[in-house]
Amino acid sequence: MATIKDVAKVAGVSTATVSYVLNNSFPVSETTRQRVLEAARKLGYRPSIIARNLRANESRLIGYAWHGTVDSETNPVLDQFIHHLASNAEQHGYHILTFTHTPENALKVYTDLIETGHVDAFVIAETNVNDVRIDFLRDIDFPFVAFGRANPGWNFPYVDVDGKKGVYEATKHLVTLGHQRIAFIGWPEGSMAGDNRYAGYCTALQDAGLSFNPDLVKRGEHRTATGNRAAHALLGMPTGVRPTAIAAVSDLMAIGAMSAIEQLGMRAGRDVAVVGFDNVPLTEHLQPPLTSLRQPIDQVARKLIEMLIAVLKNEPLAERQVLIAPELIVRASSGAPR
Amino acid sequence: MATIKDVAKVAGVSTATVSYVLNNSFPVSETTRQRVLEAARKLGYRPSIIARNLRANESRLIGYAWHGTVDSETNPVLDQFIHHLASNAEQHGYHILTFTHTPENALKVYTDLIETGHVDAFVIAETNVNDVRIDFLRDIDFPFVAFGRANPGWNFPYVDVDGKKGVYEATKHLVTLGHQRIAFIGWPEGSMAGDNRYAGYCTALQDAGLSFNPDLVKRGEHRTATGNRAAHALLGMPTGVRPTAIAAVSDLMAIGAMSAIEQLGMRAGRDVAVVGFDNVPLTEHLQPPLTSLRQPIDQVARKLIEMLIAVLKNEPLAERQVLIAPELIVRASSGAPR
DNA sequence: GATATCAACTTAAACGTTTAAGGCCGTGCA
DNA sequence: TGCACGGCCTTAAACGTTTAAGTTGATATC
Repeated sequence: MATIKDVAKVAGVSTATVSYVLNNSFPVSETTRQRVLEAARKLGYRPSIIARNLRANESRLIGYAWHGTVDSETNPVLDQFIHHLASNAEQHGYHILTFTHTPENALKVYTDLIETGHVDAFVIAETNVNDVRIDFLRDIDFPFVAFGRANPGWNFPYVDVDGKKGVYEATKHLVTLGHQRIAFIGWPEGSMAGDNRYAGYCTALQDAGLSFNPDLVKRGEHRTATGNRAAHALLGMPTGVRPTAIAAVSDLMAIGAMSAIEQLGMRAGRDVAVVGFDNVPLTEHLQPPLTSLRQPIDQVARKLIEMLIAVLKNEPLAERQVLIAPELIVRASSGAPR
Repeated sequence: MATIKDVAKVAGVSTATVSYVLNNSFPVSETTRQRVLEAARKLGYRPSIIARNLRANESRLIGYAWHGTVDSETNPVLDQFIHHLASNAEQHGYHILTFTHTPENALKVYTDLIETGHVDAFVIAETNVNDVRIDFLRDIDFPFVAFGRANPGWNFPYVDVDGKKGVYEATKHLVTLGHQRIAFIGWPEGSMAGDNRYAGYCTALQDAGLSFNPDLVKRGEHRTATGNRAAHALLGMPTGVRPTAIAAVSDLMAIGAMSAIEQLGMRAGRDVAVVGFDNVPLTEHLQPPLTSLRQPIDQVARKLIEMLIAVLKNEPLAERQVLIAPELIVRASSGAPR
């Protein structure tokens, strides 16, 4: 690999001049400029990123932690997210450095990456209330942005998908179709996203003048089996009480509910309406296809990177806290008007 | 951030001694060793990765290109793959640097990353015959390993999942269940993985003494709609000719076929047996759950990283070309013996 | 007692950039 | 003629490590 010294020698100038020409950072006469350019071209010179980084004291790398454990049901939304993250970062001369950590050693891993100079910033996903990572990074004032919110009092840059609004729209959609008894299958209370989505359900019922029935709310962890059990419980209720529609906090749980409906000899979209959340890749190919809420992940990633670049340049942020509404995608599982 | 000079000053020694202590690379008396360690601890010293990299002329980063375009149906298998890749690489002191490129500028992007010293090696996925990336990296002798094969004559380190063996097992499974007319839904001829899987189908038929019927083979690009169309064509054949089982080259196409079966008023696993390939996350929650072939992605990633580390150390490779058999996971879609 | 040997440490160069500071030369002006 | 100024270029330091080579002083060897 040719270095800047080689180029300088061939062009008959100093390394400083070469650097000035290549970075347009200082006036150079046209004739020497051409000589330098020619020499660089001839030698196939490429500046060493590492040397440049050492000098500038930066890595131009953005850290992103892989979500959850490797073997669990993967999260297609986050998979798309990091993909978009990477392509947006590149447009600003940054790359994504992925890393893993356990819930226990999270802070140690973040600290290591910072102190050794591995990364210039982080993108945090799967945030939660009292998120230690956010607390920590805020505390030491290290650049980061988050996909998701945390404590309302914490003022940090984030972009989030408005789960409340999404489920509100989905529930309203069910109301419009004529449903009076709408159930909700959710996650245990206490999760940021889960509580938000649940709030959308409640508000929609209220706005529609429908009474809230706690028996129609079932909760459990984020698995298909949970959705299945919940739907069995709901549909086992006596006619006249039994819900005619189910809003699920996620596609995974909606799919479990759809299985239950099948198992009970009914059909989603005809006997019971079902809506999910996330619009995971296969939902449109289910039988029946699942009505869901698409998270505009591309927008989220783009906005986040824009914000992060501004943070890294110490520029003021036009928007520090962004909420983007998901898009309701109506398919057969929510059925026709009754 | 404290530097090695600060530590040296506090410990009252030279930077060289500090380095020797920290890297155990040169004998140092126990008393100075302790002084240095104490000073480093007190200052919270962490060596700068970038400075170290400049000195060693390496980046300790492994490049991995994001598959396909961002918005297409994502490939869950590759999403899992990169996740495992990251966690295995970390155990050897490397990180994954993700990047994107179009089919057109692939070589330019790879060249850039190499010449600027961004990465020390690559992991290539979605390989194919006459793969320009492999051809290029072989040519310039830059370290890499591949998930997937290419030209038989090319001697480069790879790990692949044995698609032929997998589909062979799946087809044999259908034969064992009593099926005589087994169809195959595949990709267009000419793709590495597709042709291999097809070969497994053919060999299994042969070994079972079943005659090969070209009418029972339908091909098209990797989409659910293709599987759907193919199944419609197959099941529209007259009874007595019509296949009783379908082996699909991928889950996506199998899912399309299952939809077709539903649309025709039949049921997969009862009227027609279906098997897929990949065991994508939701297959087990379909109605009926889909019989599929699980790719042991964790093993693939681990082996690949092991091989790559050996390549980077210029150590001879114990195994240069590894084939791993996928695991048949039998579910309801392939039905009971008839 | 001179010399060789060795352990333990230091010096200083090197990795490949960027950039502040300084030098040189020609021009314009008094 | 002398001086200030500006354009263009060079010098050299700096970023934070690692490590080959050199230095020192003590001990062993004859």
